[in-house]
Amino acid sequence: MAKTRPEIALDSFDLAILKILQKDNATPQRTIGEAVNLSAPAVQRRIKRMEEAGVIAANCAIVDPARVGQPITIFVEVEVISETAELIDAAKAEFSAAPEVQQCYYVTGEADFILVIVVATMADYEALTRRLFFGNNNVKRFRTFVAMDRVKVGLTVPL
Amino acid sequence: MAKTRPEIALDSFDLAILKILQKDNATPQRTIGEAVNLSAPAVQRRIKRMEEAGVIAANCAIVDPARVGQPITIFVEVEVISETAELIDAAKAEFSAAPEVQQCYYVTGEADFILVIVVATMADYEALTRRLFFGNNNVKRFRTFVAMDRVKVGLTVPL
DNA sequence: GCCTGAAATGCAAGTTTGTTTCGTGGAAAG
DNA sequence: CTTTCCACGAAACAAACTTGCATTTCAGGC
Repeated sequence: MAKTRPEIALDSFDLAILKILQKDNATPQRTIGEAVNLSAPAVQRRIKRMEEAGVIAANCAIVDPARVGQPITIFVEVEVISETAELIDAAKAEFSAAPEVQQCYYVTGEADFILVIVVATMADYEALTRRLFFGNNNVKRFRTFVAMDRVKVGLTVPL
Repeated sequence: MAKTRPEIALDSFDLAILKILQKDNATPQRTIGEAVNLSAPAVQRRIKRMEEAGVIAANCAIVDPARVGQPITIFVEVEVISETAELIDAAKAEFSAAPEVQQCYYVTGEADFILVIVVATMADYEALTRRLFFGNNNVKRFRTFVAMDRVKVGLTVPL
């Protein structure tokens, strides 16, 4: 499943570089170099190393959902009936496959899954619940939270 | 606060470009051009336009938290006592200010806020709860969900 | 204390990519 | 039918990335 990635040690240079790339990965290497006191090639080699090691999982553009006609963000807590490994894996696969599901976590606590969903209209969400939850025999119950304000959104890791 | 951004219309070219950039914004413009049947300069102009319009909110590297010593992801549902505008804004500001708080949403439903938190250890989380929740008079109660598996994580918007 | 080797660095050259310029063509308005 | 306005593509240009190489640094062994 997940690729076997070598464990690598990160020094303070790497962390400083990551910190910059997390905010803006279009920053020229030369600029990064000046900020961390390293030459551009050194920065480039470190970035490549971290990408290969999986420290940098992806480089992507963050799209504002509201600007592309998907203004509704919804959280869902899902509780399942049976927690056998097969059924859990099946649920993971099904939730992951839905493009509207932006994030899916398998969690401990009063729920089993937490989903973050992005849709254009509540009707779309309703249709999705039929497909994902009512159409799934293993879903015991789910609770919906509609986001009124995306106060802080990102995948930034504290460094 | 948020900049006044012009509303812009997106055609199928723009959407196709966004779809690619959401997966990998290091894709050369020439390559994108071939994929969508447009020249590199045309792609470049469209990207710039979407960045200025806020459709593309950011370009950033996604860091794997586990690889940088922050293996624990936690969801928290926070319920507040008083929902006056001032107190809500104060809570938003306080939650946003914490670097461990990756995401913060103000929601309807049985909770008022949902937070996504990334920490290195449970002790760190415990310390954070003292600071953010027990140290805040307006927090009535909070519920914690610890992620066992980050099944699907991203900010990809369905297009 | 000195030597050695692995690893990382900086510089400079070469290559790819991003950016600007400019002339053209097509669609909407007059 | 003509004009205007955009957006486009081709090519020239500038900037950034990438590679090769000699040098430095540092840890471990002699």
